[in-house]
Amino acid sequence: MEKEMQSNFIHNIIDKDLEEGTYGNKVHTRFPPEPNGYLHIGHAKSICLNFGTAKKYNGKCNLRYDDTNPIKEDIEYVNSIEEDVKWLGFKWEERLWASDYFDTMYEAAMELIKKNKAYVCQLNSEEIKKYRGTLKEAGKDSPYRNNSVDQNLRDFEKMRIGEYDDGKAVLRAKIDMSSPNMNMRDPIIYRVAHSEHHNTGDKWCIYPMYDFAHPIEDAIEGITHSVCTLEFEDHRPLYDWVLREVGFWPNPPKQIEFARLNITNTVMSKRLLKGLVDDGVVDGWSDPRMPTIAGLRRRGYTPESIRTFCDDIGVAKANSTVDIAQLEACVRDDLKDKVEAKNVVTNPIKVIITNYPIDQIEMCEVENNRNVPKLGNREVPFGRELWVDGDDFMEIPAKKYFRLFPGNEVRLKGAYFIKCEDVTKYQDGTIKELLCTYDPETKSGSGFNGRKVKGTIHFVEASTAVKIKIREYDYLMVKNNEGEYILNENSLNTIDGYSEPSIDDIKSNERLQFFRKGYYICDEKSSTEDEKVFNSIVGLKSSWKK
RNA sequence: UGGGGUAUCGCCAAGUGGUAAGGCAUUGGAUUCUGAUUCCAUGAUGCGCAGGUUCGAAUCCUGCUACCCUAGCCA
Repeated sequence: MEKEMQSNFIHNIIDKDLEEGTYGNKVHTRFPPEPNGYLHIGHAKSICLNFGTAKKYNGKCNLRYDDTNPIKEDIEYVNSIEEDVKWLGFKWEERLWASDYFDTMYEAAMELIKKNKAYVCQLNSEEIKKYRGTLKEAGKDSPYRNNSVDQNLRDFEKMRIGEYDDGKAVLRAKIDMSSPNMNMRDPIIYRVAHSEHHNTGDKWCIYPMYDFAHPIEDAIEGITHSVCTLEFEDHRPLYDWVLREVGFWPNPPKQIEFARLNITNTVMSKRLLKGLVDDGVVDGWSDPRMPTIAGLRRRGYTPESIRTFCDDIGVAKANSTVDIAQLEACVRDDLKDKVEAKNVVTNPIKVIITNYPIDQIEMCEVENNRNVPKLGNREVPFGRELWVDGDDFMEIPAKKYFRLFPGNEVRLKGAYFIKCEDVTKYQDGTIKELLCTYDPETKSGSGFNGRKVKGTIHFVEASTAVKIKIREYDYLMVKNNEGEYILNENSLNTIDGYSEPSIDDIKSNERLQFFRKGYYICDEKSSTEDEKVFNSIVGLKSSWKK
């Protein structure tokens, strides 16, 4: 069955906690997305980590929406999030909303005020910024910092009942304005936002900030190990401060940070991805060019391949950028022995078998994958007119090129030897068709061994071929010389291709079909539900070029 | 260094004082009716740099260097 998750430094921490009995024998993690966009491959890493870790230790993992900012969130995303997590193969212990804890958070805030550990500050945002100081200079105390507890209680109540407009007052933790850690310079823990919340409606017009809410959410749910990304390292002292002051101490959840995923030539910023969607550059979040889980799914990635990828790349604290080839290797590896091959040609070149009867079609048996007998054979039609792949013909052959070229004979996979006798061209000099002859003696399976041929290429019979609209999949965005991400024009090119007729899904489906050399083509339905992702044998060849 | 992190093969990454795992990529070779698949082989006297401790250091100490994060009423 599935092999156990590779262990990482987080597991070492958990092992130690288990040994020392910090949380008894309990391991409880959580995956806390903010519902403000679709999940992408970077989230997949977090999902695999959190759910995988829980599974490894027979613990639990919650799916929790971090919906503390009604202005930025949209409930329309929750369905996609749940679908993606399920599709990846994980089950959550509970599906929860941070907003369900608003009461508790409010009480916690009141408690801080009463302990004189929080105060209402009416500086405006610019003033607050100014008072905060800089990285190298200490900040200075807000004039509201020493207001009495009673005054703060009254002001906070005024915030709560809506007497302040947005931005006119905030609740701040009273910590240390001269702390070298900016997060500890009296961080804002509650702000006013007269905005309806999808869950709590208009009950609140004050909402907790992440730094205040998150530790409380974790503590309420009994999370033991709260895994997040590196940029929150500086927030950990605040995370711990909240837990301590609010009374979730000792044995508070432990925040552990790891490096977020970067992949070469792949944009992982939600902001940029959302921009592409909003600007109509792509067909929504599930456009196959997107690095979203939905996009990968539609592109033909399997959940297994993504899980394997996440496990293979490991978890560490060093910033790194994984080569996209590593992801691709995972799909190929997963697909190769569970998927039927399909002949697909791109940049098609017409081949006429001049000595083959007009209007005759015969069926040829082709082995899907000799190393995977269970995939069996399939039948492909052969006739007088064929398409072969543009890469399989060179008018002037390169060195060591042993595919088709004038005067050369090759085997058509599953069919006959053919020899290129002539090349006809259009007026503009481009190739019209290759005039070839076939040798009836050489049919596959006939046992012919009169002579050998160095190359074998694949083909698609022209009269039964299905023209498929595929877009060459390249990476949607690449970095230019200035290090900025720009749209890669190639990614938007539509190229023509022909395929075996049996790909009904492709034929009947107008959805985008993606094909990248070296991979496979598929569509969402066939790849994910029927598990019939099509390997394009074209793509499996490697280049003969240096 | 204001503070917090990270540095191990081209790219990820194990390693936690005992003499450098694994994956991807690469390059050879074998088999092959797809230059695919499969199989086999392939790489660090070396772990950012310089010193030190030790019988022994990627792992401990000292000092450097590079890169990342951090001054949202975002998460």
